[in-house]
Amino acid sequence: MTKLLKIGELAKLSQVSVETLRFYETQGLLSPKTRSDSGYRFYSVDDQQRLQFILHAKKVGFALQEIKRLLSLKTDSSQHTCEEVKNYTGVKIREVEAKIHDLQTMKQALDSLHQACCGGKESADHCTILNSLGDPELFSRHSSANAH
Amino acid sequence: MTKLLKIGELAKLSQVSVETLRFYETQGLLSPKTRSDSGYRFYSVDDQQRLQFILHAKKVGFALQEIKRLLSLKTDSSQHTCEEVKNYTGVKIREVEAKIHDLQTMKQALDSLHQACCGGKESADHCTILNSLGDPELFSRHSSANAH
DNA sequence: ATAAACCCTAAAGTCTGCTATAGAGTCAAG
DNA sequence: CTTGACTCTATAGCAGACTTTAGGGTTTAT
Repeated sequence: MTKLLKIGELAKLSQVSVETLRFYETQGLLSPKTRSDSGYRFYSVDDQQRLQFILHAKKVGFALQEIKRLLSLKTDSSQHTCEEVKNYTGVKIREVEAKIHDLQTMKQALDSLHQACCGGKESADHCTILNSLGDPELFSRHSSANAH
Repeated sequence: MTKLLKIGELAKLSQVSVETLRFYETQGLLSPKTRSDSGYRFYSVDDQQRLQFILHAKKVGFALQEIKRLLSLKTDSSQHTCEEVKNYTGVKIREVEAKIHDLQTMKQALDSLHQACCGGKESADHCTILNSLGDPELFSRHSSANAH
């Protein structure tokens, strides 16, 4: 019997537009727990958490359809065999690991840039490590095919 | 005097289409080092590395315009003040850290799913940890506004 | 009891990031 | 010296992820 949220309330809390929420519903990503007699959407705390997952996954580069599939592992578990789940999660784990690796590399480049930079008003070409972003060694390995 | 690559060669090596490379040029992301008299594009090893950076950044959810800006720190260093660079990199570092955090959380959820799952032919609702993806604790903190 | 604020659907429009098409020039191999 | 693979520009088209518009109900605060 916890509080249910109207679409505008959820939107505000989650920093998305109400239109986006309605759009996600058409895409089968997030449906409100219930509707009022007049058709108003009411979202539960679970719905809110599901939305957080969607937003975080999106932020790190997953497409909505991918996210839908990730979520379906939870939602429709009886529809999948263990074998399927094992294979799919295995693939996704490697994908996530590659993304983490790329981000760590990028962070290093940004860190060295940030530290080398005096932060003053003068032109940034005195920051000799600006080239850190272009270091040949940085991203040279594991140029895996893009899963798209 | 190292080898220069024609567009088709770079495309094949980098696993993108030639059209994508021409498109990136129109967007100011990647221009070939030189052109032949007849207009053929010729890409250097530096260009190739720049492309790798673009592709990796894209994979982890940066928009092309963001990537352009990241690259401009390197390319047009004399156009930026140290102050600017310091501020911008500071922001981006925090953004990257948040992405890494999200991915690590996601990896944990996928890992527990993967391990709990027997991998057999039976229905996956026997994998009781399927709920790991929906753990309330997972993404509940740091619901930062999306930088868009 | 009425106006402001909020919600609904349906459909069209927008922006990003490509992808495809058309028409033509270039280049390497036989 | 021609044929087939490759390249060029310019333009149109497309998929994904929203956003806006139009027209109309619902709630709630005064």
